[in-house]
Amino acid sequence: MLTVKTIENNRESIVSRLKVKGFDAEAIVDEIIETEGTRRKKQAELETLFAEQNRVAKDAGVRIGALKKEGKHEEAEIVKQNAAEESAKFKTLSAALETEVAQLEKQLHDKLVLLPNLPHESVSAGKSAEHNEIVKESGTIPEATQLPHWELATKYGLIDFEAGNKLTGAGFPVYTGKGAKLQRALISLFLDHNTEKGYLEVQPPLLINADSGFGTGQLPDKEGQMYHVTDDDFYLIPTAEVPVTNLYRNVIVAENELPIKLTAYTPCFRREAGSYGKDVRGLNRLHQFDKVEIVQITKPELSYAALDEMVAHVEELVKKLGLPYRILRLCGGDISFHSALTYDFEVYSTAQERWLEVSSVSNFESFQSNRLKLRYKTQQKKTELLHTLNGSSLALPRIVAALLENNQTDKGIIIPDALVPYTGFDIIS
RNA sequence: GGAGAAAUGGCCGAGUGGUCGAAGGCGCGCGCCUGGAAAGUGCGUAUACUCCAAAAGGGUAUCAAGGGUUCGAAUCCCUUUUUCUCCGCCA
Repeated sequence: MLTVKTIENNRESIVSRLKVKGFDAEAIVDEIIETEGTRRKKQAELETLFAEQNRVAKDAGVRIGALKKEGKHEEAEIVKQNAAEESAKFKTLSAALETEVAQLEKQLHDKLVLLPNLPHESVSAGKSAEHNEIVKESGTIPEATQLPHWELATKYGLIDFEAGNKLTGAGFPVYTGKGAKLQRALISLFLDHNTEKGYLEVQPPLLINADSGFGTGQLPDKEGQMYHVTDDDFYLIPTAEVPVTNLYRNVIVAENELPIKLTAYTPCFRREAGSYGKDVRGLNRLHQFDKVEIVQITKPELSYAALDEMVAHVEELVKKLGLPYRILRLCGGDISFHSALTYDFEVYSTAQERWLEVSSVSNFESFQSNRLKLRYKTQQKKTELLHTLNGSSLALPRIVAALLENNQTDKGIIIPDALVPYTGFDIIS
């Protein structure tokens, strides 16, 4: 959510920059500025009213006190009655104004949440995924025409898709044997890699409340994409980003604690309504999957350096696994509502002959922290919004898909060296 | 789940109807003192919004949250939430 101040002070540039995201902000920005003007005026009126009321009460109080001391109880009673009448008048006026202000605030809020984050200047105006810029491509792509991972998973007894269908439904696979062990190994490898680089490991709840959903932007924007436990009004987390970032909701961080670097492994739950076809085959798109996430909270002026650092960090991890990968800078049409700049990592899936997204690293600037009320105190004792960033490091299913497909040999599936200490085996056969 | 107690600033803690955004202490910041430090000592030390060109200085709100009583609420009443203690249940 952009701050009202930002909108007021940068009307023109906001409208033009949001065009990069294909968003026509002109009307809504004007409405926000107008509503805010009215709100402020009404708020000032209301506060003046309160000030008068406070003064009346104070004066009356002083007089009542004095009169009572002198034993003039009847006179005190008269003062009391006068004050009561005045107070009643104020209350009628202020009640009306309060309703008005509350309505204006709601209107303002409803409009503010419609505005996407401003894209970084390096974000191009492309309309869809084809227009993303390939920043880097690395690794050798093996020969094609081998078994897809869903066949390999069945062949080696790694994943039981049918059992998942029975227990829950499509998109909830059951990992078995070396398949299950591989999951655990990947999670450990990823977490170790992250903690070695100074990320603090946390284990958050998997259900969150609506306030948390709002803080990171899943609510109200992506309401339908989360599983909702209606009896308790909880949501299953779609990513660890939500609980981990929300640790800092309503927090004023001490400057010396920055930057904050956190990592968490969690299962992720996504309804993915409307997905179908080859995109969802096997491990390509699941309702429940495992992911290790990294989150950083930094001072505004350092957030892009942090983004670069996170991209480099994720790249190391992909390299450790020996998978061919590429890094994309998302264009305006493909970047998310909340992000200012996003880099996607994709690994090549040999049998499917296509790239699979395995990580998305984003700088949200102050878009989340404004919702979260996540701030720090500057040297000048000003409180200022911080910047939040996060990235997958990494999401498991498509990594597994690529590992299985790319590393298959006549003898079996070769486990990358970096992973062997965690799996305890170097081949799946 | 049942019974009871509690919730005050960064922390501890005082405050049962008025001049209380809140004593006192700790911590922290800036001084003084000192050769340097400790001790001592002086001053300062919440957040949001808002008025003012800015600063200085005002205004409003906030003592878990929401509502109520009252001329006036940290203080009284109601609801909710959370925490603690005891009992029950339980991995």
